[in-house]
Amino acid sequence: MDDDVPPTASAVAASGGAPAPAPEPTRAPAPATTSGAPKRARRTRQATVERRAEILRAAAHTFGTKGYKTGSLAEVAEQVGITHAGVLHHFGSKDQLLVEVLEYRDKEDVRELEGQHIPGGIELFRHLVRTAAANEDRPGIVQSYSVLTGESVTENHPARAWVTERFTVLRGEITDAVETVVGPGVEHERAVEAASAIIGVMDGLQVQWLLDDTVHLAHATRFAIEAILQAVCPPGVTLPSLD
Amino acid sequence: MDDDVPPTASAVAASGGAPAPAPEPTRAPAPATTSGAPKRARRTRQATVERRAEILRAAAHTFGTKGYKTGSLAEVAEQVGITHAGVLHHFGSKDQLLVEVLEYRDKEDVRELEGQHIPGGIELFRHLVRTAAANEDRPGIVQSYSVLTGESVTENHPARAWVTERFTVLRGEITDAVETVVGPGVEHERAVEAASAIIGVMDGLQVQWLLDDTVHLAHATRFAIEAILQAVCPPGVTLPSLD
DNA sequence: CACAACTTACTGACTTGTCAGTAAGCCGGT
DNA sequence: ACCGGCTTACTGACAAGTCAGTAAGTTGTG
Repeated sequence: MDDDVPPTASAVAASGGAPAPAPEPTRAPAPATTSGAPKRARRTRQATVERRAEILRAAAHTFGTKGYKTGSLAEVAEQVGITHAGVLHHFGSKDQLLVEVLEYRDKEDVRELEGQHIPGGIELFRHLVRTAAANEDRPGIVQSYSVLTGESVTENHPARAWVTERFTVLRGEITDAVETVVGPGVEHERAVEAASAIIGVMDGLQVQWLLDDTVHLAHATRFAIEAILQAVCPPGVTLPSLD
Repeated sequence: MDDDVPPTASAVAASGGAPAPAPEPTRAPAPATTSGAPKRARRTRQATVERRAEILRAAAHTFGTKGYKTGSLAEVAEQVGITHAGVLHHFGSKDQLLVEVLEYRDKEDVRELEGQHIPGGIELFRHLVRTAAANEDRPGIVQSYSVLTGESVTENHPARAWVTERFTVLRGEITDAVETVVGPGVEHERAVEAASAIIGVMDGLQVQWLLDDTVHLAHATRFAIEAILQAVCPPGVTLPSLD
């Protein structure tokens, strides 16, 4: 009722986000019949994958607003007009559902960015700032990301591995971009610190903004990224603008 | 079993944290008998306030590791050797228990800082860096802070108001310190942005560090704070060192 | 004694997950 | 073109557990 079902939540990924369902040619992507079992592997039907995607979007919404632990299968099911047992039919368990929600989002993120090559160097930082600006119009996505991230540090949380991996990848990409932008004068260790700080400040500002919208998400993010890049910049080098 | 029961969780407050129970003179702080009811207010007995404090520490531990929603009253009760109904006898409801946990921590924070005046100006930033360093030795506290903060952005969370207020106060204090340090050359708006960014980066780095200890919490925090302060510094002014 | 600090016992709401049964659709053979 | 055999997509009922909260009774202590 409030905000749309989010297609993505990553700190980097996605700008505008057309929620178009992506029609795909016809039928199913012809799954590789896993060698060994000679049974006809006629699994995935078109209607099924669409139904599952519906459920995944509903689950993303519920887990995003209520959190994983608090969001119930019944609530997810209701959104797509089935019972909680129907959801379990498709995903087996609640944990598995969460894992597939996360994977689904990753795939969506990739789809949105395809064509437009993954930005590197200064373009990455511009992308980050644009993302922060875009996020000011979709609190639902930001909330979902913040809630899941916060929850993931509890004991044995099913999203923990996913979040950890995501941070690792992100730090790697941003570290590369830092080294590209400021040249070979930086110690690797400092570039990693800068990358961690940039991710940290983005996430931390999101939480503050969610709780109190006097915080200027986009402005503060831009300011902080610029400050951090400036700090790793050797005296001679001048940074390109982030616009 | 794993880590000690945390006395505090704020991003600013507390350095070492002696878990000493603080004996206090004798009896109770003589509660202001709210004018009107002439009942003898012999409520608080010494043993009782200590028992409650025990429960509050246990609850802080449970909510910190499992989160508020997932942590149960039974688990809290078990830690102090009573049943969950015994806990409810003291606090009335789970929500109320959480609120009192939060208040208890605030009081503890204040107690620890009393005598040593609340730092302002450059001393505040030194305090923040020292806190980050100290936090590397107490993941329990950091986790508890991160979990509760993340959870608080969900719908109708009982800690939401508290977390929001805390951020507001913190931003105010840090903004003042920024203005003190870099002089009158800064626009107020920029100082607020810097304050938000500093809080954000501290919180964000904590989460990354909890999930992956290759992140250097103290170093990265120090680096980021320095970078942000440098960025709001007018060309002429030179910052004092953060050591 | 009176009251605080419990315990025991229980309720009702909600959880995830299992299971059997049903309706609908596809699929190959004739 | 229809039929038997099969899979998928559910529903509804239920199991088994956890949870917060309540009510009534017990114990110990100032």
